[in-house]
Amino acid sequence: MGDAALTASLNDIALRAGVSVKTASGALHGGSARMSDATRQRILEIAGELGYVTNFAARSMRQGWMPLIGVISDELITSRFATEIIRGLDGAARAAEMAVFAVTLGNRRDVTKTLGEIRQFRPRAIAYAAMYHKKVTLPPSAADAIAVMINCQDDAGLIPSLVPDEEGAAIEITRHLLENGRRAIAFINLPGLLAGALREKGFRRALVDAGMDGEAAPVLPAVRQTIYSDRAQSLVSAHVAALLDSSSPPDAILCGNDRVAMEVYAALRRAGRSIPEDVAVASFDNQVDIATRLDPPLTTMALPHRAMGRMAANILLSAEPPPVEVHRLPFQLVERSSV
Amino acid sequence: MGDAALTASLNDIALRAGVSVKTASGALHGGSARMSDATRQRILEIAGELGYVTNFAARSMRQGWMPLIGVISDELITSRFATEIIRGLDGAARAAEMAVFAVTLGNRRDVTKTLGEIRQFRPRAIAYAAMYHKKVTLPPSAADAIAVMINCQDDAGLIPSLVPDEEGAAIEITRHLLENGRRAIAFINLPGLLAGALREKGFRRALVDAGMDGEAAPVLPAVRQTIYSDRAQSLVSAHVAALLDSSSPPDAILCGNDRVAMEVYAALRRAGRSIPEDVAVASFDNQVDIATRLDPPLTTMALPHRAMGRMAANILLSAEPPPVEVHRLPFQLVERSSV
DNA sequence: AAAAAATGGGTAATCGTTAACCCATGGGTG
DNA sequence: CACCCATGGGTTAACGATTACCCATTTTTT
Repeated sequence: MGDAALTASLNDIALRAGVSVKTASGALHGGSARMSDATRQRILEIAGELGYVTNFAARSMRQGWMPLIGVISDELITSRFATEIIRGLDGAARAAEMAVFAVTLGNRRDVTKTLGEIRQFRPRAIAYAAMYHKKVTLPPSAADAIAVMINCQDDAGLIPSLVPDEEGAAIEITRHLLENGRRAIAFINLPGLLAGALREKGFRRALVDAGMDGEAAPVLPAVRQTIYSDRAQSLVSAHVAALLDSSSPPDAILCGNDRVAMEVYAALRRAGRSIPEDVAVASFDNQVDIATRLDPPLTTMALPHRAMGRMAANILLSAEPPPVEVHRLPFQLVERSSV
Repeated sequence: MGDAALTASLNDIALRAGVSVKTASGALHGGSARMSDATRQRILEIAGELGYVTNFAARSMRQGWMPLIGVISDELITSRFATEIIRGLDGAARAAEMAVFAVTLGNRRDVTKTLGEIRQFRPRAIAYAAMYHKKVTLPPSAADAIAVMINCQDDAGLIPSLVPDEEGAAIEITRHLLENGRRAIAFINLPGLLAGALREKGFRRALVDAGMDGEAAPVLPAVRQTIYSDRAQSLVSAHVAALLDSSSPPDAILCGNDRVAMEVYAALRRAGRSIPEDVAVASFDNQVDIATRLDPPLTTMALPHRAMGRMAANILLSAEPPPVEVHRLPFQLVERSSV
């Protein structure tokens, strides 16, 4: 195994180099120690020979913290979304010589307990990340341990939050469809989610801004019951068929996410409609696996997960506690050929 | 922020409880300390009031290691595959009160450097995980620091490895197609990957075992160039069209992964064939997002990522260094309705 | 009743790193 | 010549948890 017992310490190096521990420390970690270049070189060489690896645990005893950013994730850390957030965090943290340490809330969803677990490692700061954009109610004790919320909003309003600008994204993509000459846009939305509600608002707002009747535009749920449950029954096929049969069939369908779009593609194809000639399709997510492999490739609004991660790291690493506010980060329009 | 400076230490608790540090330690961490129940209760209470959180760094100074399992991932740790591995690791590690600490090989792909970074945290053991099943050549220095390879094989043969049983999976799914009465099976495979080569072997072997001509069965590449490059040009449409036009059109198509299957679905639909009546479709991966949303839902072989993670954790946490061998873990057949 | 053992603690060293101080030497300055 | 200070180090005390060892009381055993 790794055999931690074999790793050399500064003391071993100092002994071998005939200097004090402090001098060895200074040479290797650039402390305030002054020494001749010859001494420094010798120490570096010996450290190399001995395979010296800094012991962060020992360092942290003086520093008070480990060079870690802790992240608590409310669902499995391993979801496609959470991972993009981690990527953003990791990139920014790495620049500050920090590592990201992610733990998932256990089955019991006990934030206080999970917070205790992660604090045993003495991270420099802790973030809370949600899998889907939502409001979160944290126990009171969490408010002063968690420095920033990612992809969710603290219900109590005590913690700075980073969330996607759902409404703005809906406005942008709707406008994009309008600019491409589409006039009858239907929206097959994700029901029961905060994101869905905000996007519907933006969708209608963009229509109104274009001088159209915002209330008349159809907004339909993609599934019965909550989404992301395996048992959720898809309504997409039925909706598409009904829309095409109606008196005013749509010339564009906006989808709640790329998987919904995938089903819309299948339904349109069954009905003999071609994309984008007969009906344009656009959605939210930019799930690359799906969006690029659909035929034609899908135009979609990419979620700012990575940007949220990056920004979170900057907030977490800044010396000053950040002002408590809600940052809404913009989506990015990824144009392919379904519009 | 978290304000590590404010967290109470055992000393604070001992002072408040009027006992020695050792007694406080014994009460909280169940050491060998004997004490009355009253004393223990009092200490626990005070620890609660003070919000005591164990300092793993301090503990690790004596123990020699932190309660961490390090994982080096050769691609982004955040890929769909890697995350399933982490899930498996995490579940098993949690049972042993360990945490999983995952770092991604940086852009420079420098294993030695990344190993140094992770060793600064003094993990109990380190695993190396690959995103796709492959052979990996590690620098010599890595061989005694890395205890197990996940989803890849050490080229030098010095480290125990856990890999998916590609050949066995291909045999199983091919047999499944044969048992369902299919006789003309085409395989649109992933070229240039170890997995692809092994699966082709299994595919042909299953045909031979069934008394058919293994060499005659068509095995075609899904893409030109390497797969998983954005620039890879898909050949799926063309292959399907050619197969259907040939003198002996297939009654089943086996796909290299679920995304290939997605394209096969589209091509079959364009050609007016129905699934599974005219042509059965099966694949490898079980990428749930895709497999369950296709119409009809896709029958596919699920990769044993989580099982590899679980088994890796058990190996990493076992006291004895494991024998150096290659474990081939079985896929799982997920029957849906495309066969 | 004396000896042995269990009970309920305390003391102090240790792990590896850092950092606040201290100490020589030697060259330049008043 | 006395003084100052830059150079190139060394000493030692933390940091928090663990643990080997020690010391009193009780309680049990012989």
